[in-house]
Amino acid sequence: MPKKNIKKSPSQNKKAYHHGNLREALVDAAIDILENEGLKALSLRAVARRVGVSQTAPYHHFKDKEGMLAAVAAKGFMMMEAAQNISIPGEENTAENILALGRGYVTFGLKHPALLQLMFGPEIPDPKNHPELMSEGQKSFNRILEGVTARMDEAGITYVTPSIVTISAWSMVHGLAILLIGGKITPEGVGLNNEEELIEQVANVLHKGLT
Amino acid sequence: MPKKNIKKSPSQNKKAYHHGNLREALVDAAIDILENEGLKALSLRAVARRVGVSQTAPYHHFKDKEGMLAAVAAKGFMMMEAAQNISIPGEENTAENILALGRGYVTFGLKHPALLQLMFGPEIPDPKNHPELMSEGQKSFNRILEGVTARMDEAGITYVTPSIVTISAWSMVHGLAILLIGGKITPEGVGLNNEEELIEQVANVLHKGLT
DNA sequence: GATTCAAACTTGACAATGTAAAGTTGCTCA
DNA sequence: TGAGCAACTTTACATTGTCAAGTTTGAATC
Repeated sequence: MPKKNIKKSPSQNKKAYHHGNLREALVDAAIDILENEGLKALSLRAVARRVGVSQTAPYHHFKDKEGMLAAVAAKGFMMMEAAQNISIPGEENTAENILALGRGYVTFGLKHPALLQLMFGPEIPDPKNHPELMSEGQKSFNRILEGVTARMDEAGITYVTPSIVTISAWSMVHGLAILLIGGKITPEGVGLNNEEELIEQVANVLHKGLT
Repeated sequence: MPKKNIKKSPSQNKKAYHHGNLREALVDAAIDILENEGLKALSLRAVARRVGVSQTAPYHHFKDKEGMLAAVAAKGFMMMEAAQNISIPGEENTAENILALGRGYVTFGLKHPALLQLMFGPEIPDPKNHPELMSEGQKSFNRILEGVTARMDEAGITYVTPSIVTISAWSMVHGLAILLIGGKITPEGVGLNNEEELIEQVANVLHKGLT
């Protein structure tokens, strides 16, 4: 066995798996493939290949392909949160806060279309089987709920509960993102020049409802 | 060739393919599989098997699997239109008309979750490649636009264009359907007993915005 | 330090899938 | 009648998800 003595120190070895970071590396590689080559190219084997492990290595970190997709979706929620935190620079205006959240949501969707679709799509038929994914989704809801509640208190709106308004708002921004991604609507189709203008106009409708 | 004389009249023969109905039969079978066994089970071969033709027969009617899925999605739009026509029995109240349209949309989504997800999901990465699908989506938009325009005229709303309101409304009902289907929100989660109640409450928010 | 043992990973295999290539069947019209 | 074209079949192959059976390795125990 001549190769035996080629010893790699684990610290030098870029791929120091075996304890620790393979799972994360797989998820990152999966997102990369998803965003650059599309859902069809996102196979377990392609992910393993990209990371440089055997085709069955992922099975030690995910139950099956769906398990991996769920992990990817969960990471998608985290990425969205991170993106939204950037877009709310400690504002105090509650109405503006909500609108910024909504804009951030749609903008994120346009920047990561395949990821957003995966997060809500049929590739993960029953999210209840994936606790991490569920809890990230819940966090997303709560983030919106917080802003909406503050705004409703401030504006003295009582004809509906904050939960209902939150659902309405989330529905709207999510729907808008998906319709744009899917090409069902376009800015040009309604006489606008770009997505930002469209987002702004729809945000106005939402805003009007919160006044 | 002994079988030769077993002559089947095309009209009697249930499977009188060879001119005519194979394409439609394939789409129907695909929807059946999609709704009863899920997206994962929806393979070209499974569809062909169910219809009783060879595995490559579908290629004479669809460019590839994506082509077939696009046809399924297009049919989904048609089914939705049919379902909505039922739910609007010649009403004259324009506001109620729109709400009925919205209710119909969400209800359809809950009845056909996998189909709705396919219609907007990443399995058809670029709908522009599928004219039939695009045109059905356009019809869907126009149907909402019609109702919204009438309502806005009636209510004298001018601070936004009907197109923007249509997009907002479509976004909202679509988002709501998808969030419900994906289990991201539940009626119980906001203290309601069933989907209908939730739909009604969200419809109220929408209605308020159109007053 | 040697031993042991579970966790992390690999090798090899198999059935199912999407799809290309080449052939066959059978309407339809000249 | 027969010629041609569209509808379908057969065969084949690379790729995929996943299972079963190893092998490696890092750390805990003696």
